Amino acid sequence: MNVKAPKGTRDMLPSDSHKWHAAEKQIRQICKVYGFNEIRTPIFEHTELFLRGIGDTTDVVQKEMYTFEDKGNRSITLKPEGTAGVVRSFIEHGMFNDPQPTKMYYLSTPVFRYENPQAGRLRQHHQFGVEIFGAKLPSADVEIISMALMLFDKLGIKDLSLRINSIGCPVCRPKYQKALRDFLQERLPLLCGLCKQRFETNPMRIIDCKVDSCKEAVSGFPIMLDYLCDECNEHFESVKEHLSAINIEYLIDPEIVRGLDYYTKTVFEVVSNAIGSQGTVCGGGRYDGLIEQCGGPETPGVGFGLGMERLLMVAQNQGIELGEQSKTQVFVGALGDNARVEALKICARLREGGIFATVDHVGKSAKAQFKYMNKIGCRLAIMIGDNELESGKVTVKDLKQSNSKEYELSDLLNGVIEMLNFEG
RNA sequence: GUGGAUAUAGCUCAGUUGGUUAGAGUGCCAGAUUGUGGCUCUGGAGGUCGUGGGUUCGAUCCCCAUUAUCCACCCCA
Repeated sequence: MNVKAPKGTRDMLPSDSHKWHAAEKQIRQICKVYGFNEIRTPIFEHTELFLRGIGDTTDVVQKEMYTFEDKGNRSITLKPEGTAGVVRSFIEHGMFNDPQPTKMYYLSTPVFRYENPQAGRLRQHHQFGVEIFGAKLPSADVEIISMALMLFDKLGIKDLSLRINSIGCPVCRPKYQKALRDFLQERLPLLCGLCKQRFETNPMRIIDCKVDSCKEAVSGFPIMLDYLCDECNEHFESVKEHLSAINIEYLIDPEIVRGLDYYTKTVFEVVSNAIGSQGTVCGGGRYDGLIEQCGGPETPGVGFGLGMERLLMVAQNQGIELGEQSKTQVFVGALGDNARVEALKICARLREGGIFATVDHVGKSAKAQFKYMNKIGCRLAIMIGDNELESGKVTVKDLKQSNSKEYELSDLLNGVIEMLNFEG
């Protein structure tokens, strides 16, 4: 029996869950004030959805999808990203008939890509993402960017940079790609093998190549921003103006290309340098053709995906404590079986009153039970034994203050609440 | 898919130039007044030395393969 989790997967352990909960709580609060409602779509979809949505020449689709045939001979794929499923649901349920725009988010949804794991990269990771459908104006682009930044700000995460770019639309991108190919044509012999392939498939990737000889060969390459059509150019200018208007700093990074085919116009990334080479914590942009591409009516879209593991990693590396583990407030110890029944009853009463109470299920000695309370950081101790069973009175000991008080069983809940409130 | 490093107790790591029963710290369990914690002391449990082959009288150690982990490329969140 192999008891290791599959390569590139991770357990969320009980000792870490409070961090996720804290981040998720903050995220839900932000979504609420921005007017986004949660959507949950299946973990798997028909493979075709991703082929059409993400683009069948992308790395994600070509070599990273978890695809299998189910028992009904359907080709099924585990979500490699969050947007396609939301788009499918939007179309299927005719949400385009609702008053537009439609604003949705998904939270801690697992996504799967067959990649080689490294720092900040897993085969199963979890994303928070938002989508706005039916909003063509640049203010929508800026709204989602500001959401992401608000999240980082509220969590106390610092030293991030926002990078934006525009990759045009089906009108202007072909013109740019032609210009880029013309430029690269004579430098082709200087490029690495991979880039020679890219020349045919996706020349925009060449300008992103990390090989030194390629970097040198393409210096002075034409950039997309110079080839934007009037509409795209106007949109990009407007995005920048809106960002400035709400005091969001940004860098224009012509190298942001994004690996999913559906993007148009605005693309952006929020990058940290604190978590290794996979520094993109949040990435997104506009995808005005996607919904139509998937069979819906012509509807603009804009959104982002944010990696929960990377988010938590950045927080961790910046020494930010996200939430805290809730600790037992009252431990009701017992000596003997009769006492344990009584302890259970007391515990039930305390829990009814909203107190986090715990009983001993191990049959430890009194001493061991106290040691245990100390280890788990419990605040108040009650020990039930023969004396208590006879007298009907119980002593509550404050383990921080090292003092104790005696209560009648009927007064116990109030007494406990009073003691818990004392000094916080 | 490619490359580099690593793999010994739950965790962090020693170690054996190849030689009988593999260690420490920490954590876990118990005891030091058979009803009272934190400090201290004592004891205990816990390891097929990642897996499979090879070399050898003998391998945790050397060699090969394999798997996993970490990091990087690629790509992405």
